[in-house]
Amino acid sequence: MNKELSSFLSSLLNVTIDIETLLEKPKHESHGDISLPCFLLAKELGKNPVEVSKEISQKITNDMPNFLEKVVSMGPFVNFYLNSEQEIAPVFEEFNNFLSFQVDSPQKILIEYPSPNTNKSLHIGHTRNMLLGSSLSNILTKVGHDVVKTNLNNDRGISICYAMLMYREFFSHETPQSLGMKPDEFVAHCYVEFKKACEKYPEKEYEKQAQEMLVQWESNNKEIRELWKKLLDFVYQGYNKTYENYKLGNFDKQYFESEIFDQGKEIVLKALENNVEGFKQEEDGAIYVDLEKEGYGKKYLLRGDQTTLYMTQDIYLASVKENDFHADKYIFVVGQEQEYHFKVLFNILEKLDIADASKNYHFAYGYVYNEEGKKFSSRLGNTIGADFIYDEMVNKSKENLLSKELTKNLEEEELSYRSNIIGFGALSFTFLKQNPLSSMNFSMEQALSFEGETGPYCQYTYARIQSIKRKIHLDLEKSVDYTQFNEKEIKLIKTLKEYPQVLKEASEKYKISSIAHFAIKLSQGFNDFYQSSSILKAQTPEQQHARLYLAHLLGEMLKDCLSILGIEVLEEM
RNA sequence: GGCCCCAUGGUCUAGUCUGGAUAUGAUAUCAGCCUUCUAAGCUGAGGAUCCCGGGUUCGAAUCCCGGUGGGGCCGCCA
Repeated sequence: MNKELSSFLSSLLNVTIDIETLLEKPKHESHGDISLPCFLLAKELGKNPVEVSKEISQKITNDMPNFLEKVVSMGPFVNFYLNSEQEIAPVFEEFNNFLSFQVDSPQKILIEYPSPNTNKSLHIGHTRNMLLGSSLSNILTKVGHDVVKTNLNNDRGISICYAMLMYREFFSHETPQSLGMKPDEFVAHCYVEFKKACEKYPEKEYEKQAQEMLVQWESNNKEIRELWKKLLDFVYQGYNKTYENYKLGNFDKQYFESEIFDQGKEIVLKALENNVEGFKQEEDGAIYVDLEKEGYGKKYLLRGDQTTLYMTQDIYLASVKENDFHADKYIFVVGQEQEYHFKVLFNILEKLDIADASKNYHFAYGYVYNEEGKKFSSRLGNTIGADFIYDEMVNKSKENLLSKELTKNLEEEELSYRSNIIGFGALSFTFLKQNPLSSMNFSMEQALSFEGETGPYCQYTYARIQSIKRKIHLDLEKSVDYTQFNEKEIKLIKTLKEYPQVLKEASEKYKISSIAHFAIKLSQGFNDFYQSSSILKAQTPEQQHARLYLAHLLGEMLKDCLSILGIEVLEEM
């Protein structure tokens, strides 16, 4: 449309400036569909912009092309109002085109999350991680990419030994059931006990014992390995329940630190041998890569005794993933505190020719603080578990349903079905509507409020639409009389047209929040429409059909939008 | 010391990349709207030095420079 208008304007005005680059979409609805700021034109013409604007609108009004409805000069701007029938008809006639956006060249994109440390239960930080990771993978899939989901389990090291030691000392006769805990919480409980036990029984030298255990683990001591396996079984059992709640679906592949932690040595040695830029060796045999030039300092990759470090593992894992999937892009969903680590990693991977730096992307997100803006501390036990938040949200939804006339007598099964969907919708929306990089202060009370810009608000909007559809039959084959729409409705239909652009930007910039904000925009638009334009009591059958059709399309778009956020809709709520 | 991120009504937030008109919404507060398609809704009111100071520009929340406040990272730990 900009093209049509700009070529029309170019033929009208005698200027050298490319008119198309000047045209913009006004921020205010009341300023029309397209506007032309006249400052640069005025400069070229040597006139006052306000006058230029007046002249242009006068000229066009005298000879209006049929794609325009009206032209208004407002100060130094010319505002164009497009012929609204031409604008809205495509939404009804080719709705599917507005329900999707497909990229020109689909890529294989690997996305890795939530990558937990297996000595702890998943906490509120993982909540943010899982919700972001899932919706990121949804939006990329939606626009046509081939998305591969992987998860790295950090399942070895001194931490898990702490838990193993405590289990052997104090809890070997207990089970998660006997203590009434989720299996992963049981292991986390053992882990937390370690610090207390060290203080209480210093004579036992637990720290030393744990170190010995780690050595035994590394030398494949059968008994220790079995203990380790036993605890990890508990952990994964619990994690799977959490993943299920958070609707993570299946991973295409799970990696385990225990299987790769001592690998990667060859890659480093070979790089040194081949004189890869920056790879150097200390006198004691330690190998590092010198990134002084890049501003990252020295990064050690092998200790003097030739054992590997965290970075070495990640280099190795990158090569394994490249080998397994040959992806075009590797996305790591990890907190922003690891930014330095990833910058260095990507740099090294490029040096080693494993992957161009441009193929790797650290999708970083900010820290989740408590209500007062303080850090949650898992050691002090005042952290919020991912399961706990989920349960709270679901319970709150249940309470809400039971407090409402319409739903207070629901069967238990239906009640829990609905409260799961509503609670998880509220939870997802709370996290996804905001900029992932800003740190957030999580307030349970605020999250439990289901009014305003929330998931339940969007779900409620969808349910309202379905309720109307149950009362009046919609014939999708019957054409719509576009003259039935009033100004407000036309505005709403134009909102629907924005969806492909929203999808495009969200997928290119990995900007999940814009999807959430669009869902809000759709919902607000509908609720306003709902209040002012009754469908059931429309004046004529034509008007009723037009309105119902619009409501239907909006509902479908809203459902699609929410599905990207991992939020399901309900027919009734 | 070096580097990174964040800063918009009391609180939360859109817009910043790609400069444009009256800064987007929400929440809380106050005032209205349910025998009317589900009130988890709608309407109205008040509430903002867009962190500060320079600069660029016809025009800056947006771009550049310098500060301030908050958070984070910089290990032969993971």
